[in-house]
Amino acid sequence: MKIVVVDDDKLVCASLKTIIESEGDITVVGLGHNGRKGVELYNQLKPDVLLMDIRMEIMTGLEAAEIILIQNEAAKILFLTTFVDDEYIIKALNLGAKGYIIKQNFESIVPSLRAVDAGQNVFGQDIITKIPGLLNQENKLDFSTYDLNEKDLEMINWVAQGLNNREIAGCVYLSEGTVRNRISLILEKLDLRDRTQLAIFYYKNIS
Amino acid sequence: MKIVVVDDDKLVCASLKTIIESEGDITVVGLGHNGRKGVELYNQLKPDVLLMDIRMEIMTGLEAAEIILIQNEAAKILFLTTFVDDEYIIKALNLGAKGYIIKQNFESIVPSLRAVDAGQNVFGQDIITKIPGLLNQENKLDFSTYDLNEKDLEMINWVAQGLNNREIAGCVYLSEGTVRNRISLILEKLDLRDRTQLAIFYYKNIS
DNA sequence: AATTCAAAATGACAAATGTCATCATTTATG
DNA sequence: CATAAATGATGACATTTGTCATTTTGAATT
Repeated sequence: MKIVVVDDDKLVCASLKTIIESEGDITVVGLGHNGRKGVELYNQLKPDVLLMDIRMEIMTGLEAAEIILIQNEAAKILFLTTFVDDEYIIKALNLGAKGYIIKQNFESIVPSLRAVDAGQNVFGQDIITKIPGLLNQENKLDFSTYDLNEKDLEMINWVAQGLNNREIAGCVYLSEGTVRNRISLILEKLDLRDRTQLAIFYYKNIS
Repeated sequence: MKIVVVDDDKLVCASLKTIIESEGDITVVGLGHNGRKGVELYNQLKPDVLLMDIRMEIMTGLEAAEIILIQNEAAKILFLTTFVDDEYIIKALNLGAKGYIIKQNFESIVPSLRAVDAGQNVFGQDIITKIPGLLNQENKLDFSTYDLNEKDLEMINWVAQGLNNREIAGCVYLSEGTVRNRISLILEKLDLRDRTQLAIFYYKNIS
């Protein structure tokens, strides 16, 4: 497997090369220190995976990725970052990056490379929790405004995913009737008429 | 690395075991054929990763995962499925599953297991494109994909404002029945089930 | 064990929804 | 003109939904 590593910290680059090549069957065929060089190396070497930092001088990893992906839609780009930044994550995913993991986890890097090479997408746990609209635990509304409790919010979430009462019941381990009653209560609290309006409320005020 | 495999198809189970153990350093320490057995095996064997099918008799993979994750938040569960289903993806992610990949990709399975073991989350490309709220820019709707005409869009708009059929009929000067039929058609075009899902579609892809 | 309280479940009901087959009306297209 | 083709309307039907009154369950407290 051929890898190109791009990171503006030369020490990090060297460490990565060492770690990756210790596997034997993986070779770091190119090293770069900024986005522009990343694009150049990618086109020149066509590695199986491009492992690239986000924040770099001259040209960022995101900019580089955009250029590369326009030219080669199937490019496998795995972003490596020192910290978690919501904005970057979204951009990276929208671009079509195959993953986004935290630099610190040395031992994760090689397995992640392999998974990406195999066609999968890889995200660190920290990243996952930052993806909006995914986890109904994290983000979300101050329920002080309306007096919604945790369970109400969870219920609203299911409705906003488009599930019907039976399906929700299956997810929450309640009977269909109970789900109905709960939603009925929520509708009253929010002065709405039906589940469609509730879903709309979700996308307008929560999510 | 210790793996437990749960799949209701015994042939698949056997194949997986063979594929996984061909690596040498990975052992399949348990095999089960339904969710209940999955829970039992997990608690008994505490594998590094639980590789589990979603659709199974007696107890589904999702139900099993929920139970396991309540008892052991750090459990690493990788779902394996034969097809892509939005609803399941959302559920799986919300539960805290560490991944969701397509069964067909044999060669992806081992790399994915390794990545999950290393603490990462793994998703097949088909899955990623199904995660709502992720791909904002991209499929910001082109009428060509679905063949929606102007009238369809107007109708969708009304639904997304939370009106019921009678109200829409009043606005558009059509009979309530016709409105119903039109919406029915639109639902079919978009492969959705009900007006709530249609409103959700609107806020995710149009608005 | 008895009591109490909240959460969950049930059953009944009207209304709304989604689907379908069919009929009527209008439009265009030969 | 004739005849398709499209559009709207209707009625029938099964399901789902939202509401409400009531019962069951389960856990906590005494």
